Amino acid sequence: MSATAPHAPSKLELLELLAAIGTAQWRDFAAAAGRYGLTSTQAKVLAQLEGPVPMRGLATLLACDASNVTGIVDRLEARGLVRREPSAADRRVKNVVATDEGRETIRRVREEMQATHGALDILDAAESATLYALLERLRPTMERTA
Amino acid sequence: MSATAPHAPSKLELLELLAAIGTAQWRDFAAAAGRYGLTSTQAKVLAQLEGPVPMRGLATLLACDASNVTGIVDRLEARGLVRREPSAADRRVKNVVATDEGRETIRRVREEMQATHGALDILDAAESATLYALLERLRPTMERTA
DNA sequence: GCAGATGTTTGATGTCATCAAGTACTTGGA
DNA sequence: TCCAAGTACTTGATGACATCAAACATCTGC
Repeated sequence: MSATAPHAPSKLELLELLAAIGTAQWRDFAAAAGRYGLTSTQAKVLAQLEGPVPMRGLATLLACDASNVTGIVDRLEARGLVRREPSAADRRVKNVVATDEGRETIRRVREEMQATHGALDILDAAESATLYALLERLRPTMERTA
Repeated sequence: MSATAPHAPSKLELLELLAAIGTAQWRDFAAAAGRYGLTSTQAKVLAQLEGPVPMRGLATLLACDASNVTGIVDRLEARGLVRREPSAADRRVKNVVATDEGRETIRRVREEMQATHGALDILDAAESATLYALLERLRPTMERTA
């Protein structure tokens, strides 16, 4: 192997590296959320709320049982980070909306993921673009099959 | 933007893509573990056991309280996937070792992460090597800062 | 307009996570 | 030597997360 040729990784090596990166990023996220008194699950929910999302939609996004979402949203609502709004179109549905405080909180959590920010700063523009393009290609299969 | 030039991603876009991939991989892992009646935490512990690891070491690897590990290992041990062995060097320490059945189980779990395997199959050897090299560079900062 | 499907909540139960306290052992000096 | 301080593990209390089953309101299609 020459000094400049990249290491040719086995699939298993690549899988483990991907897992390690994923784990580290999750820890970074959980730690940042913790500084605002949020569990990682609560922060994850907050991160989904660009717009109004029905309870059922949250359960699908989180890949968990709908009854689970009730308690999580209860706790977020009790802290004023989230609001339940009845849907105009379907009276069974309750849409969950982030409050201003909720939006601000999740913005800060993302901002404070220093391990992740620091790591991404290592790459130059071309490398970032390459990484982005490669991950973009993995994404559809990862998300569809799972 | 030309048709062949890769999209130049903002840091936030890259961060979100990385999070999406990480989430999908975790779901894939949890689903595979579930098929063997394991929670994702139990599977994660099993995945750490290449050799003997003291309880305390597991707590460090999982970034959780040591008292938490007691219960997780209790349940794995009750199912015969893991064994506690007293350390010869330090009688306070109990080393956790995967049994043959435990090793076989985690091997199958990894094998059955079809979303991840399927996604990685999309890349050719050169692309895999590029991705590996890029992630390798991110890794130290991600893990050290977190 | 009724039967079946869907959205949400409640209640029971099990796992994961923390902290505080207790026991057993090791270690570094006085 | 022997004791104080530290470390490894467990137990018990408590809260968050996860599932399932069941109840209830509402929607949909026939």
